[in-house]
Amino acid sequence: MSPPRVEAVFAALGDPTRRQLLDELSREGPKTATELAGGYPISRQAVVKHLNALAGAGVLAGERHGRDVRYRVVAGGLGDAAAWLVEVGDRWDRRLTALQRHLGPATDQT
Amino acid sequence: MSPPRVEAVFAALGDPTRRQLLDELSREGPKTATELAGGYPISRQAVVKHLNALAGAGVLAGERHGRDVRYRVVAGGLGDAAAWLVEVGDRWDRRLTALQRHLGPATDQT
DNA sequence: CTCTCATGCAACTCTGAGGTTGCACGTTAC
DNA sequence: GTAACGTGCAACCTCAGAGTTGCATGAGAG
Repeated sequence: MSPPRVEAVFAALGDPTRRQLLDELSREGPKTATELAGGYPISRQAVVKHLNALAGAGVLAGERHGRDVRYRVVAGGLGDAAAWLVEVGDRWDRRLTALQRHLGPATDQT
Repeated sequence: MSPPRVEAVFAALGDPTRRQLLDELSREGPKTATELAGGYPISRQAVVKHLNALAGAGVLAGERHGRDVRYRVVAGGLGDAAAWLVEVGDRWDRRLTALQRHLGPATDQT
């Protein structure tokens, strides 16, 4: 389950506008596509596409309230992606540590 | 420094091939573009472009060894991006927690 | 009932990133 | 020396996706 989810999340986060949208929603709470669109130099439709992309990745969710749809951040939606980043980073750090230990304490590689 | 760096990192990580390359280098250690290219269904030049993209984001670095260039993971290169993910996630969690506390313990909204 | 406003759907344009091929250059090996 | 191999540069092709516009639909407000 996780692997494909990570794929989608990174693909979604690859676009600057989508990261801004996610950031805005995370700090100001749920908003509608029309409200969000006001803050960007692009059309509402473009914003909707981005929101759908984020929703498809499981990072956002939209709930209908009568005539408008309110988008909110999904708790834990970024977890897998964050875990992947940390894992890759740590894996490399372990390699470095192991290498340094192997070479002995006299190494001062940058 | 961090903000633009995060931009570049996410842009770089947006591509599946680049994540695979990064993953492979993190787990198997430094390799040359030609070596890496062998494991992918694309040309060496394409791989080089991806490596340059990752290097530009500060996630990889290439060092020349005579006639070939060996690419390695840069320690801490993913740090800012990971921090951003965690921050956005936490920020939202805090909002949720605050909201729940504000509404009192008797809330059972779906 | 009617008007308004936000959403949903679809067709369309166009830029850019991923990919390729071809060749020149420098380094290693023989 | 020369041959072989890896890299670097540049021109080129192609297509996904970011963006647009226009219109139909449905829910609220008067």
